[in-house]
Parts: sequence; C-alpha cells; structure tokens
Amino acid sequence: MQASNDIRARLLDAAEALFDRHGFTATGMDRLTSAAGISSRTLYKHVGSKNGLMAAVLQARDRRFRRRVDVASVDAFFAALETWFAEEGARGCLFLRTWRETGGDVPEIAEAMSRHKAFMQETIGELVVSEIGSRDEALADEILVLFEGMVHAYTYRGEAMASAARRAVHTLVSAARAREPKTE
Amino acid sequence: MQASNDIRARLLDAAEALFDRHGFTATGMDRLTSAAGISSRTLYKHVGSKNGLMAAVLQARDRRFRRRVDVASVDAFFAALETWFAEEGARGCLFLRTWRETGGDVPEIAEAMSRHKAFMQETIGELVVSEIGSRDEALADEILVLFEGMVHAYTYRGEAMASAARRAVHTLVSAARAREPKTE
DNA sequence: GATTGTGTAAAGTGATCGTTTTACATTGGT
DNA sequence: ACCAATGTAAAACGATCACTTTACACAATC
Repeated sequence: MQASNDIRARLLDAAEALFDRHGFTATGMDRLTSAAGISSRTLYKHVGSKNGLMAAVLQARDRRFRRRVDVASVDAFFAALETWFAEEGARGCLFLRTWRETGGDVPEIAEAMSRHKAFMQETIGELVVSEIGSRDEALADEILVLFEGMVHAYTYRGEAMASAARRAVHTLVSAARAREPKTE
Repeated sequence: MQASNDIRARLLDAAEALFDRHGFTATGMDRLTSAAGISSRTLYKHVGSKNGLMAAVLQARDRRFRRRVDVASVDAFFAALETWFAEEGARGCLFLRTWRETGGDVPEIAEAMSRHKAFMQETIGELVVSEIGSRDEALADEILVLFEGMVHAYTYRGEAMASAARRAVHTLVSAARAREPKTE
C-alpha cells in the first residue's frame, strides 16, 4: 500500500510535468511510463486510461494549487500566484489547456476544469468580502479576469504581467472601496 | 491561379475551424483534406506540412483579427472583441493554445504567436495614447492583462467576463487620467 | 507452504499518425 | 496538337498511437 502510494505519486508527478511541458495529446504513454519508471501494465492498473491519468493529474494539481492560494488578502493571492510562477514556470492554465486540447469532449477532464474554476471564483469572491466588507460579484468578476489574464499573459511577457495585474487589482479594489465604503 | 486561391482559402477556412474546435494535434490530415474537399497531395503542394498549414492558418487569422480591432478607443476595442466572440464563439487564443500544444518547439508557430502578441501590445499602447494623451506602458500592460483575461475567462464564464473586463478597463483608464491629466 | 496481490519486461493488438508515391484526368497557353 | 501545370483517388510508407496480453518474479497473508 505504501509502495502503491509511492508509485502513484511518482506517476502523477512525472505525468504532470510532461503534460504541462509538451501537451496532453503530444505526450505518448511510453514517455509517461519510462519517466515514471513503471510498466504500462501498472499504469493502467492505477489510472485506467490516458484520460483517467490526466483527470488524476488535474485533481492533484488542483489540491496543490488550493493550498498555495489559501491566503487572507487579494494582494497576497496575486503574490502567491507570482511565487508559483517563479518556482514552477508559467505555461498557462493546465485545466483550460487540456480541456480545449480535447475539444471539451472528455467528461472527466471537463469536470476537473469546472471544479477548479468554480473554486477560483468562490475563492476570489471570499477575498473580496474580506477586502470590501461585503459581497461584490462585479468586483470579483473583474479580479477573475485579471487573474486569468495574468496566468496567460505571463507565459509570453513574464513578470511584467504580474506587476501589472497587481497594480490593476489595487486600483480596482480602491475604486470599489470609494464607491461603497461599508467598512471604514 | 484563381482556382488555386479558392483552394487555399477553402483549406485555411476548414483547417482553422477544425484546429480551433478540436485542437491542433488531435486533428488528423484526413479530417482536414475531406473537410476542405481536396486531396492530400494538393494540401502538401500548398502548405508543405501540417506545421506549415497551422502557420498559414495563424497568419490568416491574425490578418482577420487585425481588421476587427482596428478601432479608435479602448472601449471600442473591447466591444470589437465581444462581437467577435458572439459571432464566432470563444475557445481561447488559438495562437497561445497552438504554441503550448506544440511545447513551443515549432519555430513557425512560435513566430506566428510572437508576431500576433507583439501587434496586440503595440495596438493597446496606441489606444492608450489616444485615451490618455501620452504613452503609458504601465496602463497598457494592465489593459493587456485584462484583454488576455477576457479572452480566456470568456471560454468558461461567457458574456459576464466581457462586461467585467469593460468595467475594469474603464476604472483603470479613469484612474490613469486622474493621476496624469495631460489632456483635460 | 500454497495462494493472492502487485510489480516488471516485452511482445502484440489494430488503428491512426503525417507524409510520399503511383497512376491518371483535366485544363490553359504556345 | 502538345506540353506543363494542377488537380484527384488511392495505395503504401514506416512510425507511433492507446491499450492488452503473455510470461514471470517477489512479496505478504492465511
């Protein structure tokens, strides 16, 4: 059981790196098995199929991501994103990328994407409350656009896009506070 | 020559639709030839390879996109984007998607992506000038993040993300105007 | 100490990949 | 009338695809 967890963790780590770097469709099963150091028989025993492997990878990535952005303020949220990119590199949202690469036609992948994005929306909504003092879905949506924009623009423009997003989010929050000064 | 242009146009149209809908790697050459109604020999005579086809598709798409966003104000720019999405659907930036799907390893595709993104940056920079009265790279970068965010968030949240982006861009431009009131 | 579970290595499944080739029909210009 | 260009249909190319199967090794459990 412990060895089984080891194997699964090794597989998911290797698969996440390969899918992220080379794309889902372009990564063959032989590359995955040899990178994880396991046989193809074992891989299929554990995750059933290539789609199943991707779904497991996305679930693990989502868990890791949630831990990373468990912070108290909007600015800390964007700072956490910036740290993630600096440490792991930024190649765009793996959920969206895989969802689109498969034409949205793979249910397990579409659902993993939906869950992840719903969590992001809820997280930002709560951060807005702690910033503004009340729910403000309009502001939350604006910040969601900035979040998504930073994730993707960072891939080709780098750190400048992180600074831009943080400046913009500060301006938007200030404007919202001035508009509706419930707290302070 | 006229028939040759017809064939090429038909090929690029069909290929763009298939690549956009199903992804670059997942779309096979037989699907492309039968959708365009041409033989594989003709396809290879015209574009040389699958990568060459994608590069040609991206170049045509870039031309079409530039015509669409040839507008006079930042708000008109986002309005043009919204119209594009309403008419053609939004499945994320085809340049970024294809670039990442190929791991950034196909030079012709990487260059098409770079050219397109450089144009976007320059276009937004000029729109900021006409809005603010002078160059403001910081504001332009913030708007670029909003643009990229709208493109990708629209794929899973729809029109709400277009409204959010337009609200946010208005707030950012107003704040910049208040900060640096060169022209009125 | 036989059984059950879980692993490996490696060959084999048929299908599909991108690309080339062969053979032939149609066309427009000199 | 002929030649060169440009198209089609279809077979063939070897490679690779996701996935399964066969045969075997080493554990721990009852």
